[in-house]
This record gives sequence, structure tokens and C-alpha cells, in this order.
Amino acid sequence: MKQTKISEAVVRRLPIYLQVLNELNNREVQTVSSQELGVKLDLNPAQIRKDLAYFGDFGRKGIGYDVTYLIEKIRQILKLDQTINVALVGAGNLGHALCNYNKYSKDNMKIIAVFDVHPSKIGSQINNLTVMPMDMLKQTVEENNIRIGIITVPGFEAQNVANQFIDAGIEGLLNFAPAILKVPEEIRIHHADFTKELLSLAYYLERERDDENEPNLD
Amino acid sequence: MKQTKISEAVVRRLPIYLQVLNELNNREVQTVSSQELGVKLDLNPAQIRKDLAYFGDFGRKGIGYDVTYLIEKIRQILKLDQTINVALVGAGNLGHALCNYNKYSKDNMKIIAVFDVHPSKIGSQINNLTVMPMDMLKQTVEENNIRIGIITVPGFEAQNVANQFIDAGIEGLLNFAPAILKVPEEIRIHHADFTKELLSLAYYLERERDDENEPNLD
DNA sequence: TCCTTTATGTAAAGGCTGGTTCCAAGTATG
DNA sequence: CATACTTGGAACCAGCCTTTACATAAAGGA
Repeated sequence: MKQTKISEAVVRRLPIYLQVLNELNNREVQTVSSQELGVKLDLNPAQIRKDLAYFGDFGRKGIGYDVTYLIEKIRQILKLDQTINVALVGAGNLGHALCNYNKYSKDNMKIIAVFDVHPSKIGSQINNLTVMPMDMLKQTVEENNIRIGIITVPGFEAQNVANQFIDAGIEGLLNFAPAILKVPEEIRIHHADFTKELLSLAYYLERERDDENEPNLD
Repeated sequence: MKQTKISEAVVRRLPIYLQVLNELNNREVQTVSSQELGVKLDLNPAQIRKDLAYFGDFGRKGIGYDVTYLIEKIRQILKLDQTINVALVGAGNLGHALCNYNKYSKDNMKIIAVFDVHPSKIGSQINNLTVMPMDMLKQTVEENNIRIGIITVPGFEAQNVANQFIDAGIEGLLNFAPAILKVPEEIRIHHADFTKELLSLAYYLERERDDENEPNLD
């Protein structure tokens, strides 16, 4: 257990490990070796060991890793062992989808408040949450100890929403809007802009097709 | 214009450049320097120049880049100058959101077919698309020259759907499901699993808050 | 008990990608 | 014609990621 700098790539793999471990746990597998994990994840076993070793000595030589123990440990690392409250701004289709997804999630991370800038949306129900106006944001964040904000508004509104989140004292942001957001150093921001993902995916297609395909959907 | 290997990071920045350029274009800005772009994007100007130079000599010394010309070029690189047909499997909330988003998109990339594995969903309407059964997938992909598949099904169904897409001859996949998918070398797969993004975001929060939850940490 | 097998944790090395600095060359402007 | 500006490319640097290799520890069988 060395305490050097832990790179982002390592942190990004933790949720993947957790996913596979949960699967194994569901199948009541007791222990797993880095070798086996490596096959499942297409990763080098040494890398998995090294990743885990950053956070502690979780394995046993000759045996491997105890599945439930390792799950517990990774959940601690990712802070899933404590309740993390999340707020969402943008009660559109995507916002609905996330709230709905949230309902089925086992994690302690819960969307507990939804906001929208448009009066027409305010007061409507999503699952069992009532969409609130933006001027309730700051107060709600403070009172409910909300630490993460999700932005699912159109691009041109995103910066404004981000600013209000930051002003309210949020620690991290997950941005779905196709916009470049400026945030202070201390705010952690992750992007989940699928439009960019889709555009960059197109790059890797083979060029050539140019058939003037009339996209008539019949 | 050197034709070395172009890294993923470069390709991932192209959509971002495009976004900013479109904004400039809307404001009828004629030309822009890498310096100005760098400020807007928090990037080193040299990096922007280098990125663009991979694909050709788009700029003019002493002047900068012509905005509309550069937009056109990046669109060519990302193949947005041709129609790229997309199919989506999973007519749940997220699927709805994507289809709806798609409606407003200016890109030539269009979701032109939606499928679902569950009989209850089949036949329902999303925008102006009718949800089709999975056994129509292959035929539809072939007939409509669909090149990209989007997966918005629950994790446990994702691999199965991916296999069917691949069997139908898809070139690229965008996966929203929280699952590790095995695909052949030649299939390009991008992930947009926001749950992972959210979990890794939690890692970067300051530990400490323990609210009502018993810590139970030794 | 002892030997073999298995599998971890970590050090070390290597490779690769990504980013930055620097400069020559081209263009517009006065 | 001189100056200021800006690109494109070469070269350099840095750091991260990955892999290899090995010492160590545990379990199981003889």
C-alpha cells in the first residue's frame, strides 16, 4: 500500500471492477484471482493487482481476492458506503431518464431533487420528486447536503446552471450538455456528452459510403 | 500534413473544436486564431494547431483559420458531410431521450430505426418512428445502410444486443449499458455509461461526510 | 512436515502517447 | 519595405500506463 499519486485511469477502472465483482457475487463466487478478472475485462492481471494495491492489500497470496470483501473495499474507496445526495437540473427527456434509472440503482447515490429553469416544468412530478424552480436550488443543496450536481439542460443554458450549482456549494458536476464549461479549480467536473462520443465514433467509420440515401422512413 | 498515427485524444477534441466554431459562425465571426480558440477551450494554442495540421493545412499564416472553411473541413473529417444512419435498441427512457434529442440535431447523423426486445414496447411510437421487434434488425440495417448502433438496454441484455448488431453488419457501437462488451477487433465501440462517470466522480469528493450512516470502518 | 502449486504485491523497465517549446516561413498592414 | 502576426512542423520533454519479473506467502497433497 503505497500512497503515491493515483492516476485517473486507475479510478476509472474501479467502477468496472465493481461491476464484474457484483456479477460474480450474484453467482455466489467466493474468490477470484487477478488472472480471472483479467480475462473478463481484457486487462493485464498485473495491472489489476497494481490498481488494487494502491488502496491496500486486499488479496491473499495463493488464493486471490475475496469477492465480497473486495466489493466492500471498492465501495469504500468510491464512497458508495456513505449516502451521497445528488441534484439534477433539466427536467427534459434525459433528466427523466436519469431519474428513472436512479430509481433502480442499488448505490447510495440518489437524485433527491430536480430543478428546471422553465416555469412550465415546475411542479410536475418525476417519479416521486417534484420539479422545483431554480431559486430553490441553493437552499435545497445546503439543507440536504447535496454534493453532486447533474446538468441536463440545453448547451446554451449549461454554464449558467453550473454557476448556480457552484454558488450553492456543490463539490462535483456531471455535465450532459454539449457545452464547454468553465469551473473553478476545486470543482470536479465530469462530462457525459454523448453527442461528442457519437461524432468521434463516426470518425472511425470507413470513409466511402456516399450513396445519396434518401432517409425516408416509411 | 503528415500522415502519422492520429491519437484518440486528437479525434475526441475535434467535436469540441466544431462546437466552438459553430458558435463563432453563428456570431458571424469570419476568422479565428489558434490563440483565441485556446482561450475559449483552455487549451494550448500549439496543440490546437498541431491537431488540425494532422488533417491538412487549414490555416493561413498571419491570419488564422477561416471559420466556415474549418467547420467544413472538420465535418468532412468526422464524416458529417455524408448521411450516417443510426439504429437504436432499447426503447426505454434513455432511448426516448436520445431519439428526441436526435430530432433537433443538425448533423447528418440520424436515428432512423428503433428496436426493442420486449413485445410490450413493439409498435409504439417514438417521435415518428415505430418501435420494431429484434428480428427485423438485420434486414433493416442492411436495407438502410445503417452503420452505427446505439445500445440503451439494461446491462444484462447488452451483450446479446451487441452481437445482433455485429451480425447485422454494423461498423460502430455506442453503448450506454453498464456492461463490459466483447466485440471483434474491427468493430469500433464507444462507451457512454454515465453510471461509471458518476461513480468515479464520487471518488474525487472529499471524504468525511457521514451523516446518518454508521461508518463501520475499522 | 515438506514440497509443489498458485497467486499476490511491487520494483523496474520500457513504450507510447500526449503535450510543450521553439523557430522558420508566409501574409497582411502601414 | 519593415513590422507584427500566425501557422506548421520539428524536436523535445514528461508522465503515465503497461508489462515483465521476482520475492513472498498460503494451501494442499504426499
